[in-house]
Amino acid sequence: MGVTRTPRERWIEEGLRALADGGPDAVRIEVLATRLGVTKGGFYGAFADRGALLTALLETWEREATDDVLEQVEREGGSPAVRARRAGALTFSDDRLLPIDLAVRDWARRDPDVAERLRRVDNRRMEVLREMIGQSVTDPDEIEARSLLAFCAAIGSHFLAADTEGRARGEILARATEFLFGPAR
Amino acid sequence: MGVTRTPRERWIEEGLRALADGGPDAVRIEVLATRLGVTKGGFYGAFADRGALLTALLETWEREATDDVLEQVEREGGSPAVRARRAGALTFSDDRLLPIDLAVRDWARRDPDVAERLRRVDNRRMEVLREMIGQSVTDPDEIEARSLLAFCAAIGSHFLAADTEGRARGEILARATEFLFGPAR
DNA sequence: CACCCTCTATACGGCGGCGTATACATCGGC
DNA sequence: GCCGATGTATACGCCGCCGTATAGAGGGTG
Repeated sequence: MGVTRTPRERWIEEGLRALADGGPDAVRIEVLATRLGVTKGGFYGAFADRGALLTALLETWEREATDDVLEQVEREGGSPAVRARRAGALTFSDDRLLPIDLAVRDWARRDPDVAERLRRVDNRRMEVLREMIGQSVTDPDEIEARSLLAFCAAIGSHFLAADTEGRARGEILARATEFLFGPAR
Repeated sequence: MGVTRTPRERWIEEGLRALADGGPDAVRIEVLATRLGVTKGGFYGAFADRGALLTALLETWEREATDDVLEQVEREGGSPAVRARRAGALTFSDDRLLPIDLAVRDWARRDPDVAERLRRVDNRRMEVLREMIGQSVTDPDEIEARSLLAFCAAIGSHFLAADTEGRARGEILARATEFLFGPAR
């Protein structure tokens, strides 16, 4: 049988790139084909239609953002704090996953299916945060509040354009992290 | 001279609606025209092209989100805390402004001009927050950290899909607000 | 080497959107 | 009541994109 010259994975890979820096509307089959150096001829052998690609993109992202990350984190072990920080680093410092994450978040505001998928992903992440903060805080409401704040900061800071007087955004966020993860006041 | 039956403002109004719930890609001249019960015939009398409309949308949003809000807040007066809370309420509880705000944030990730405009808006908002938090906190770094966290929470919570175990998102956020705006520990 | 199976290029019809041209309606001013 | 300006409807050419049809190229397999 012939060789798969442009298999599903390559369409997905290029699709995720397009999604990351243009949103779902930028995932155009003919554009991806051009970038892959092919025509769209073979696309419809690998996917039923554009919608199927979009679904595959979401599935791939969901797996990479949860299973893959958490598996790696568990493998390396450590205290809840270490694990949470590592999970955060893998998810939000990766310039592959982060832009996709942000694009999906905006997408989710308009598409219930995407929202549902994001909900699953976010719930798993919140669980990691709760576990970490639960180490130094006992009041469940307080755990919940700090976890939510931490998560909002991780996401929100990428949607903010404000300058931080003089200092770098990172420094301020580090200070904020201390504030959130420190012992209960 | 004839009457302006569909003046600039009506295109902008409908455009903002489209922007709010579909992003900039959803701002289609012919779609707006249909919603306004007209054809696109007259559009090009009010705007040079689609780009001009998008710019006008941003200008309108910027004004409403800053000047209009801050003016109203100043007029009603009160302590920095009261003013900040009112500004927040006007901006983020308004189901007209909020969705536009979120759409602009995603847009800004891809368009430098939009990013620059958002930066102006966010800086003005951060200033209000700093002023408020500066009432109970003196360390400038601490002020900055709490302000940034508060802003991230205001924005980020709308991009999060996580459930909050049992309790409502609002309760947790209220608790978080207390945590952020309370006296220095 | 011939066969076949898979992926690919090319061409096509259809749709929706942009921007322009042109003719028509409608209202204010005279 | 006529005139002219302004907004409108309609029609057009163009482009980008989707999804399909069809023929061909190119490696495995016998």
